[in-house]
Amino acid sequence: MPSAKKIITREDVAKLANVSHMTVTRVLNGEANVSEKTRKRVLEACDRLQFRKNLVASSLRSRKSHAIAVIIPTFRHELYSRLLSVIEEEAQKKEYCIIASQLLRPDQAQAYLSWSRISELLCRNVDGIILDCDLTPEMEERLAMESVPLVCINRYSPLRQLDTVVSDYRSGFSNLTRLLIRNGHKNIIFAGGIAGRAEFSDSLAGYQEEMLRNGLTPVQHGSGYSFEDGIAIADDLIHGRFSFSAVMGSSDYVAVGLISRFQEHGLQVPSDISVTGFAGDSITQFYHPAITTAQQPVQELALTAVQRLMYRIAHPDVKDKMTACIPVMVLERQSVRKL
Amino acid sequence: MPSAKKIITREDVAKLANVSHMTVTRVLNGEANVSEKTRKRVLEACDRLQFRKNLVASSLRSRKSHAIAVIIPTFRHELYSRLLSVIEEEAQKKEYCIIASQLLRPDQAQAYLSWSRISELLCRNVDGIILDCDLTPEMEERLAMESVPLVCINRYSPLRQLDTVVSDYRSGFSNLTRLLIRNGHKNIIFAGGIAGRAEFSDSLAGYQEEMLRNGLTPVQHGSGYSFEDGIAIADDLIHGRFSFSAVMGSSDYVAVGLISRFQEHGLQVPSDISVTGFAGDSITQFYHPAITTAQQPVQELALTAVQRLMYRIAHPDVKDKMTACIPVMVLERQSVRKL
DNA sequence: CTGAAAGCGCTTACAG
DNA sequence: CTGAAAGCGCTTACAG
Repeated sequence: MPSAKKIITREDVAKLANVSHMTVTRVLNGEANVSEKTRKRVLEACDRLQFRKNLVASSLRSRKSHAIAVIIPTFRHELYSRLLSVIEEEAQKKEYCIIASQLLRPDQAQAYLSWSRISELLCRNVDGIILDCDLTPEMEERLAMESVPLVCINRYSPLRQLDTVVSDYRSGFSNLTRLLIRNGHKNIIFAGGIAGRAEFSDSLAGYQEEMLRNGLTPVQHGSGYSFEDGIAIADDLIHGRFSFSAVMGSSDYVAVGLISRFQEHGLQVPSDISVTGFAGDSITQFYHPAITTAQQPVQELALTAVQRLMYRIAHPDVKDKMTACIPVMVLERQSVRKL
Repeated sequence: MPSAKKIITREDVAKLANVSHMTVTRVLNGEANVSEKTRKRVLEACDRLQFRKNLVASSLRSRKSHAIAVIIPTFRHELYSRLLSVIEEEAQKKEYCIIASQLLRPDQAQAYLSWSRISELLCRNVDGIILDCDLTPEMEERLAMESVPLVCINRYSPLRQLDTVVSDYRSGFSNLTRLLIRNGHKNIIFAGGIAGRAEFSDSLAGYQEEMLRNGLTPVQHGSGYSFEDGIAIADDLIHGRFSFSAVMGSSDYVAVGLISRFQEHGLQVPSDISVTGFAGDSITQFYHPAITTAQQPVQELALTAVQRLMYRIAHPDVKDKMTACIPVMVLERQSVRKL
C-alpha cells in the first residue's frame, strides 16, 4: 500500500522527545514558557520525524484558518490580476494564504455576487474576505449581518456600510482634464463609461467640474469600457458633428480603440487628435504612441485593503466603517499634443 | 458580546429534526439510504437554522480538503493569469477551491521553488498541486517521494518524472517559420530566448529544422523574453552586419520591442521588416500593426492539467507518468509581409 | 515550566 | 433505513 504513509503527529514527536504533546504545542507555537533544553529536544524530534503541523486540525479547534478569500470578477484583466498579486504578496508576508475565486463563469454574464459564493467560503472558515464585485443592497445587508471581516476594494458598496478602498476617480479625471486644458485643448470629449455606476459618476464629475471651472463645455459621449466600445465611439465622433481636439477615454482600452479607429480614418494621434486613457494598463506603455493615462494605485489599494482586513480580523467587535479614497497619478506620455 | 454568534452544528439540526446527527450527515452528503420523509425534515431544519457545514472539520476527519494549490511565478503576466483563470473556473465546477500563490517575492529574484513553499501547502492538506515553476532535480525527487498529487504545467521538470502539460513550442515555431518562408522570406533571424531552458531548445529546434529543411541558414541572436530584450536586439540587428527580412521574437514582448525600435530607426513593420511574436498575449491583437504570433493553448493546458490532477487525486497509487504536449496555433495578422 | 482532560464538528466503521 | 461510539490532530482551560 504505497499511499498509506504514516502521518506523523504531535504525539509521535512528544514520545520521541519524552515530553507531553502540550509541550510540543508550546514549542511549535513559539510560546515563551518552555525551558531551553526541552525546546531543543522537541525541535530535534520534529526535524528527525519530519513533522508537519496539521493546520486543518488547528483551524478546527481555534477557529482561525489563516486564510483569506478574494473574489474578483476575473483573473484575466490586468487591473484585477495586479490587485490579486499585491494582495497575495502581502498576505504571504503575514502568513495568510489566499483562496482566490472569480465571479464570472464563462457561460453567464452574472456580475453580481451571489450568497452561495460567500457561503462556500464561510464553510471553509476563511478569516476574512476581500471583495471586488457588485453587490445588491440585500447582499450588503446580509454580509453586514453575518459580520464576517470584509473589505470592498475598487468598488463602492451600495449602502456604503462596508469597509471600502477605492481609487479617487474624481480627482484622477479632473487632473487629466487639467492636463489637456493646460496643453491648450478646449473641446474635450469624455468617451464611454457606464451610467449608474458610482465610479463613472465620480469620473464624469471630475471632468465636468474641471471643464466648467475653466469656462468650457463638458460633452460626454458613448458608453462602455472596452476596446470595441472605443472603436464604436470613434466612429460616432468621426461621423457626427462633434468638434473636438481631444478625447478622454473612460479606460485605457477605450483609448486604444479610439486611437486605432482614428488612425484607420487617417487621423493621427496626437498630431490631429489627442487621446487619454485611464488605469495605466501595460498597453499604454507599449502602444505606439504611448498613451497618457492615470495610473490606478494598485499597490496602495491592495495594501490598504489587506491592512484594514487584518484590523477587522483582530478586532471583530469594532463597528465603525472606513472608506479610503486613494489618489491617482497622471502619467504623461505621447498621446497628448500641445496646441 | 456581539461577535459571539452561536455556531449551528449538525447536532442542533439533528435535535430539531428529531434524528441523530448521523442521519443529518447522510442527508447532507447525498447518501441514498435515507427515507424521503426524514430527508425532508432534515433539510427543513437545516434551512430554518441556516446551518452551514464546517468543511474544516470534515477535512480533518476525511483527509480531503477539496482544495488545490496553484503555484505560479506571478499573477501579473498575462499567460500566468490566464492559466490561473481557467484552472480556477475548472476547479470551481468540480467544487474545489484554489489556493493561489506566487513564487516570486518582490524583493528577490528567486525563480526556483523552495521546499518550504510546498510544506506550507501540505500543512493545509491540499488535495493536489499545480506547479508552473522551475524545479531543481533535488526538489523534483523530493516531490516524487512525498507522492502528493502534482502536475507541472507550462514547464518541463528536470528529470521528467512528474506529470507534465506543456505547449508544443517546437511545432509552434516550426509553423511560424514555415509561414514566413511561404511568404518569400529567406533571411529569418530568431531573436531572444534563454539558453538551457527546455522551452527555448524546443523553440529553436522547430525554427532550425524548418530553415534547414528549406535549405536556409538559421541564425539565432540575443537573449531574453522581455520588451527591453526586444529593444536591445533590434539595436544589435540594426548596427550589426546582419542581413534579414524577418525576425521571429521568442515572445510577444520581444516582438513589440523589436517593432518599436525598428520604427524609431525609420524601419516600418511589415513593409521593411516582418516580425512575429509568440504567446498570443492581448497586445498582439491591439498593437499597430497587429502582430502575427502563435497562440499559447491556455485553455487546453489548464484543462488538461486539472483533469490529470483530478485523476491523480482519485488514483493515488497509479505510478505511470504522463507528458502532454499541446499544439500551438498560428495567428496570422499584419506584421508579416509577402515578399 | 509541564501535563491530563475535554472538545472543535465532522466522518469512519460497525451494529442493528 | 438509522444510530452509538471512536477518532481525525490540534487548542483551550485548568491544575500543579
